[in-house]
Amino acid sequence: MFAIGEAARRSGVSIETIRYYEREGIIAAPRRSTNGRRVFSEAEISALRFIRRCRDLGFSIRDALALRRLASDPAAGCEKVQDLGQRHLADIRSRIASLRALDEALSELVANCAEGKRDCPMLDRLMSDRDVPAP
Amino acid sequence: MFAIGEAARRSGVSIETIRYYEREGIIAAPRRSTNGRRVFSEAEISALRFIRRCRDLGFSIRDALALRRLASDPAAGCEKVQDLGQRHLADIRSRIASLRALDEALSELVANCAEGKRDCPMLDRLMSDRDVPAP
DNA sequence: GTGCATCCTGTAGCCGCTACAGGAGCAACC
DNA sequence: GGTTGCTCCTGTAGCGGCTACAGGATGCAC
Repeated sequence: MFAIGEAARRSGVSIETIRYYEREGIIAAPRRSTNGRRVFSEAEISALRFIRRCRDLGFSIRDALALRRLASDPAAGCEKVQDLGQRHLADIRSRIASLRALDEALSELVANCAEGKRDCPMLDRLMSDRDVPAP
Repeated sequence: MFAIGEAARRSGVSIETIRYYEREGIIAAPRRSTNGRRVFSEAEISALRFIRRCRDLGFSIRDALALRRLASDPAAGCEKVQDLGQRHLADIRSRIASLRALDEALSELVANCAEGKRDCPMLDRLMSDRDVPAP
């Protein structure tokens, strides 16, 4: 059995975040020692690690909880996990696409900026009356 | 002179967001008509549009304000704008890189999941005692 | 006068933490 | 017995940038 600091070290979830998870009902409240301090079992530390791994993969807390439910359900098959993963993957890819579009737009603006220029093309674009039409 | 709804339409910033910007001091409070309604000038609408364009490019509000200051300072050269743009570009690229790493990791996990599999490789990985070492 | 659109203020919620303030308990060392 | 230093506790506020109401006033067209 482990104190919160040790649980944090072992799970990779910070102390403050563990308390936050408990407050929000994301993990079950661990039992307390006689002096009122939280005491964590191996299983509870594994649960924290599970959530951290989901978060590291970019899953929301809600998705992490769904995955945990699937993990603990012996009847659940791989498909639902795969489905959740694929949805998330699609989301990541759309975010990459948006960022790439941003990268492209911004690269062009920055490239046209040069030292000592009187008119800044980037500011001109930002201040223009009309939006630039989509390419 | 325009009511807030018209200002929203012309600037591309929603009514609620315009009020939020005013509350937060991001824009100056516009003058009011006799019945207490906000009245926006062309210049104020341009200011809103400027901020929206910055936001569309992914700049923070703080950066947007810095850019506005640079835009209104006749002594300021292009370099500072370029510098801000380049910093932001670096940030975007590092976010892309993180998302790509996520994409790669998640793709592999999802690919190994197949219908009807008894053990789910993704859940196995999430529940493992030890972290997967970096490649 | 009636309906609808538009406007107002104020407040709460989103997500997932993070950062305190202010205090208690416990072990080790002088 | 005192002091230092570490860990723990509760509770609350803040981050960014909105968004979404509730509950009410005003204005305009028919």
